[in-house]
Amino acid sequence: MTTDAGPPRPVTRIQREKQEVILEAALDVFSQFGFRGSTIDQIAEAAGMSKPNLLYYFKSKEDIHAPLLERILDIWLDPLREMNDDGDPLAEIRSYIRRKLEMSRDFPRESRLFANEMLRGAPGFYEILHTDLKDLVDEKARLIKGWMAEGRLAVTDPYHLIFSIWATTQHYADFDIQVRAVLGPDRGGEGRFDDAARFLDQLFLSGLSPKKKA
Amino acid sequence: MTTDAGPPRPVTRIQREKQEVILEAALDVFSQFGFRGSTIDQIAEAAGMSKPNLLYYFKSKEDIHAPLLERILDIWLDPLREMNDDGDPLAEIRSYIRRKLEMSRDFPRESRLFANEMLRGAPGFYEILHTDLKDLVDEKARLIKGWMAEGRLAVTDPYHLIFSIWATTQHYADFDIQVRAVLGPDRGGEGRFDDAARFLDQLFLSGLSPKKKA
DNA sequence: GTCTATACAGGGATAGAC
DNA sequence: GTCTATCCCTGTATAGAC
Repeated sequence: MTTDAGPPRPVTRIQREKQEVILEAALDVFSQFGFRGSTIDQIAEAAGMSKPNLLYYFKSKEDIHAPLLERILDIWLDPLREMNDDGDPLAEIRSYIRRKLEMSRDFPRESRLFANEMLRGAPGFYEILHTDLKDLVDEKARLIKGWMAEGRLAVTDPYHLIFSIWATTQHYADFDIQVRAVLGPDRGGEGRFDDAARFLDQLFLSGLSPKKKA
Repeated sequence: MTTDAGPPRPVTRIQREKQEVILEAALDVFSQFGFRGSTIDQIAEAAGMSKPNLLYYFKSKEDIHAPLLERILDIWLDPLREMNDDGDPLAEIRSYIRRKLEMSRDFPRESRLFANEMLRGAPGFYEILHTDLKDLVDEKARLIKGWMAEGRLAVTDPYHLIFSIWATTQHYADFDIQVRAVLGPDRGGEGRFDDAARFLDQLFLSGLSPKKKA
């Protein structure tokens, strides 16, 4: 335990736990109202502590928001990273869709926080999108293009394919309120994710099955 | 011209024009930061007038926001209303996708304002979603189901089909910054909408073409 | 570590001069 | 109609007692 002469970062276990409580509460608030629309009071109340107490652990609003964003992009891209050349292309795509849909089901607040950032133009975040994200998507687009060249996948635009997978899966988190309003109480329950999974399987797999050359 | 003894609403032409300037500026701001994250100062500056002057035309922030939202839902659902039994089912679906994609291209701020409302749970808007929107979607879902029953369309879930069309088309407005960051300057220009149109045609039309019964 | 108190800027809205 | 000035509440952040 070397706590002496270290950087000003707190490191004790209890501090980490408090920080987690705050980040958890902040995720609730930021994901609904975005950075500017959220207040420290809201977060403090959601975290069950006073505002000055919260500011003892994070010295500014920005300092709470930034680590959430960082963490999220990482979690978010994990399913895409896992797509590789191991198995059948259609199975890989299907598996990717499944994982993304599960993330919308299990981490809707993360999805909405990310969406909020995109809506305001991702200030101070664009560089990461333009480098890390772009590199990853470029890599996977090449992989998909390879599959298409080999005749194992219908030929189409791999970038827009990836966009459409993002869009359709994240829709169930970001527009959850609309989805449930339209489906109603009967079909809008937890089963909506199973219905979505079935639909997306059909849409993408029949759309991507390689065409027989007559 | 009966302007006497009317309700307190201003009605002169110049007033309407000023109101339009304000609404236009407010759309810019609200679509980026959402209702709570936007300030009247921002809107006033974007509209090129002072804050008190703006508040002479709209007596509160909410009074600027509400008509924007109303107007948008109407515009937004117009393409869906136009889908009918006149032509070929696949052509109708294709036409709907086109129109929605054009709206993302031509009215991205409207799309983002709507998305911002969804993200915060659509307070005071849920009723409309649950009634007007649901009714319209129910109606169109029945239409689509009819086509499927007649064997003119592959059998699938019409609700999730509509969701997926919304999601994929609106993505190009709501996540525009991400789309352009990933595509880069070469493919991220205006041509991205044409590429998207081609891709979505292929995805949905091959996914929805009726299966021959062997 | 947590609290009360508070400084100070930002933001919604109004008063009243012009 | 438009402005300056202002009110008052909210919100970020800090000081300092406990």
